[in-house]
Amino acid sequence: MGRVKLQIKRIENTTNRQVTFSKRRNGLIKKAYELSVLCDVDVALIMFSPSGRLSLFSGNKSIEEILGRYVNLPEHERGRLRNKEFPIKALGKLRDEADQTSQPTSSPECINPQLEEFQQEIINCKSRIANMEKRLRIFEGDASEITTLIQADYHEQILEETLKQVRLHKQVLEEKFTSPGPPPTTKGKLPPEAGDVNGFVTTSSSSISNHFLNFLDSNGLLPPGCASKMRHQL
Amino acid sequence: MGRVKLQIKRIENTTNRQVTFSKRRNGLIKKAYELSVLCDVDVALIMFSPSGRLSLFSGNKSIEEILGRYVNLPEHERGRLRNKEFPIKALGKLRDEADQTSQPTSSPECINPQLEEFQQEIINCKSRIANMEKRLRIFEGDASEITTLIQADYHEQILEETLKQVRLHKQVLEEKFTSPGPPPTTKGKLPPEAGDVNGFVTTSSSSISNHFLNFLDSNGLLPPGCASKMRHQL
DNA sequence: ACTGCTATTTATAACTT
DNA sequence: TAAGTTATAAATAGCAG
Repeated sequence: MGRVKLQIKRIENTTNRQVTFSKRRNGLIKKAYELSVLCDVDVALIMFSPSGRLSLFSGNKSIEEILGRYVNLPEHERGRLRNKEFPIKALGKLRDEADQTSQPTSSPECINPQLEEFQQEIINCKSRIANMEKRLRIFEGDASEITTLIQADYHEQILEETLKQVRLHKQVLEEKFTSPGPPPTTKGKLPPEAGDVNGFVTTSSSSISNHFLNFLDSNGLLPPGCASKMRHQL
Repeated sequence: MGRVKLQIKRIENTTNRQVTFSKRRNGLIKKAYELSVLCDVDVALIMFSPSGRLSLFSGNKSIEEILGRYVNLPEHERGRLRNKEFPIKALGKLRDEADQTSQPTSSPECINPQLEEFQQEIINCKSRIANMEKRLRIFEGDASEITTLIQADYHEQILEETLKQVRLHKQVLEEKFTSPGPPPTTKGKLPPEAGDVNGFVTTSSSSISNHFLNFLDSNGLLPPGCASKMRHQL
């Protein structure tokens, strides 16, 4: 999709390679983001440029969470990747560019991994629900939930933060609608906030508490049971 | 890029979501592959479908290699792009825990009825989650959801209202707790029920995370030394 | 190197079988 | 319901400033 059809092989010209990397990297992250939202999937994307620079993306969950989930998989699950075959298949299908980079790894099947998958899924759902309930209480919950000054203070800060965000966004919208000559046809243009492909969207600071708690918890920085206790208290 | 322009939001229709996932997943992997070849970069891509199924891609290097490289990065490098620190320990720890907990699956497969049960439960959870997400968006929204001035205005009003409530409540609490002495106008309050009067005191930081950290610490909810470690990291 | 701009190629949503 | 087709939206290669 450019002026010419591009062979899928290493771009030798350094400058060109750099530019292409920059463009395609953004494209890839955008796609990953869209997939994660559209299909409600967790996506983690890690890239190392030749110069060693790191780029990464993750959807609503943190990279760490997803990696953790990955390393937690039983060995056989992890090995049974149906996609490693993709490059081979794609190549064979697309054109005859010999490239023997991947090693076919696939084992037949397990019969009841689905059960475990479902269980895992349910656990995920439950935790997600608990999490959301907590966040909702902050907003919808009546004040009787707030019994300490610290809590009150905390909620106040979150609300202020969120309000700030909304006002900022509102301002952007205002400018957008009142701008004199809006060029009606800007083809590949995203709405401004989507330009944040780079910033990986996610977390507005409104749920910092939650994220921070999860961060602590997921990194083993909290004593056992602490996280749930805290969630309850919040 | 289809017959119509698609909003980037969760596809509610299950069949559709599944189909889209399948297509876009392939597209994403293909893009990742192309990027890795064209620009000679290491790419690791991990996806968990809602049903818990794993998809992944990596270029010429194995996923493990790339993940290893990632977790071995110095913290400041890793955090640069947006992500929080991920102690290397955590990965290993997660793995160990999983091995311990995911063993007892002794029952053979007579799973069909149970499977359906699980599916039903998942469906229930999902719908509940969708509902809560909707409510939550009103508050935390995800600026990309707010596309009109009217919406923004609405959200602003709700937040203002809630904030007012919280401040009122906070005032009440303040009066309640400062009654035995001269009332300071702003900060400087006691942690009420949690007990540790002596833990809190300072702060001065406006960062919510820091605030929350203090909250945890002052309530004795962090392991010894954790708080200072975390403060350093923030 | 850092935009922005087309001309093209690709990806894909809805349709079809 | 899954696989294939088509019309359309998106991504992007090569340029230009």
